[in-house]
Amino acid sequence: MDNFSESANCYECKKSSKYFRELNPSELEFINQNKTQILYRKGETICKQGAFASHVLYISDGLVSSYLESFNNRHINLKILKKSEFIGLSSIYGDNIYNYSTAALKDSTICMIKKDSFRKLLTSNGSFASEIIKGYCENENQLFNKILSLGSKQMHGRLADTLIYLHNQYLQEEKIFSYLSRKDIAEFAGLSTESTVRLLTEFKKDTIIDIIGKEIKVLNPDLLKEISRRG
Amino acid sequence: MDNFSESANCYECKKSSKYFRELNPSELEFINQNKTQILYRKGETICKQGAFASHVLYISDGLVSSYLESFNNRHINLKILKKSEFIGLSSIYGDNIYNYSTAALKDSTICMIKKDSFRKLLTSNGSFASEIIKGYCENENQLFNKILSLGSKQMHGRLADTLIYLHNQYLQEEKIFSYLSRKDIAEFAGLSTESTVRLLTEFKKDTIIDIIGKEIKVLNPDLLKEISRRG
DNA sequence: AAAAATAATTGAGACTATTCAATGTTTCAA
DNA sequence: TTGAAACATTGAATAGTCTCAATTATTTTT
Repeated sequence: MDNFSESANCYECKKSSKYFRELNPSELEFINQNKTQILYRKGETICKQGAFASHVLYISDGLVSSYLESFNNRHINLKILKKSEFIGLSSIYGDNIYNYSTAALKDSTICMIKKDSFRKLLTSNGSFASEIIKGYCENENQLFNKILSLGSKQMHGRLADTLIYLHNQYLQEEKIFSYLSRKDIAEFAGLSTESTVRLLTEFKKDTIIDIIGKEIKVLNPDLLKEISRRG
Repeated sequence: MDNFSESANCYECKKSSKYFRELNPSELEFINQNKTQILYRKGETICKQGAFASHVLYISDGLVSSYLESFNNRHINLKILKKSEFIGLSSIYGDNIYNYSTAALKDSTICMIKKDSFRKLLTSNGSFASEIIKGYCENENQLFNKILSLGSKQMHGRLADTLIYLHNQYLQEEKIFSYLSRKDIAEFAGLSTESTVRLLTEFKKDTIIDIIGKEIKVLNPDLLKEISRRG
């Protein structure tokens, strides 16, 4: 196992994370003492829906996809997580299990922070807690979008939603499409892979998007939004 | 307008709410001074998705349904809220708007609490804040279920999920079905009303449920769960 | 560089779910 | 108590989506 990196420390993360920014030096040191850093290889499962959640996970570096698994072995992709985002926050106070699975889209360095340690910080540092709650709220909003998309739209609208999501600046910086298969895109939209391929071709024919290898460029974002709106 | 009730006070709510239980007398009095109580009639909209959210709402008494509205004027029902639950919590730190709509299923008494007042309590009282966060987490979990249901199951599975949800003890106490139309049930499952009716008839024929007027009784919960699992 | 494995694409047919229209039922107010 | 309105049910036609199988392209391994 060369998976454990040589003692990385949390001071680095203070720079990049809006959450860690709220921590003072002694709090940072506290977290530093109570974490383990692990390197996950592309494709590996980082946490598994239903598994016991003893730690909160922090993406120190990498690209991670989060998804829900159903009994009939289908996946619904929730979102792509980047550097300096948390995984499994809601297991702190809620159920003691991960409510979703995550997998590395590329090699990713993950810090595992003990839940009690994390909870201690939350109670001792109000502005840290506020930042975390803010994160919850934004997240909830995205889940509502997802519900609306899956529950009230048909193929075109759902794929439009997916493309709009994947095309946000934040993900484009990472060349996100180079890490996603057609199946991945389909699992965002809640469609079969074949339907997704057919629709993408159709969108391309209508010059809404352009497809260059894995990369998908949006040529007509307004029309895409219109398709999303129409459902 | 006889909508404003004669100064009800928060001490009553301390008994029934797991949240208010965490507040001390002066905090209760503080909230009491910063709230307005309003009676909503059956069918009235209590808060509207997209509207400016200046208050956190608390269901002092009644029965409320929360739902998402899409552009193409479809509704997706999220959950039924009862006495002593909050509406619009996530507008405290997140967006300044309601992320979903709510409507009274029967006459309901709602307390409107100013957001800043509520926020003050959150920062001053850690265990109150923890209870609220806990609420978030449970809620999130339900949203995941919804996403999985809408995104990975077909009609039978989705309706099974809906019936399972509506049959929890907590809602049965309220004779929930007497307040729900077929359309309401359909909007929980993300189906058309007609498909819902057809499926209910089918479930009845298979003695999975019994239908007596508006009331729906579950005769075979295990089979219902199996249908849910199969998707 | 060839072979093997994986991913993307396409078409046809089967299945799923909705819409529209017609009819029956319940509720509620005048 | 009757009529109007809202709700529930049913059937038929249509539209939407998936599955399966075959083919082509790409990536990975040897």
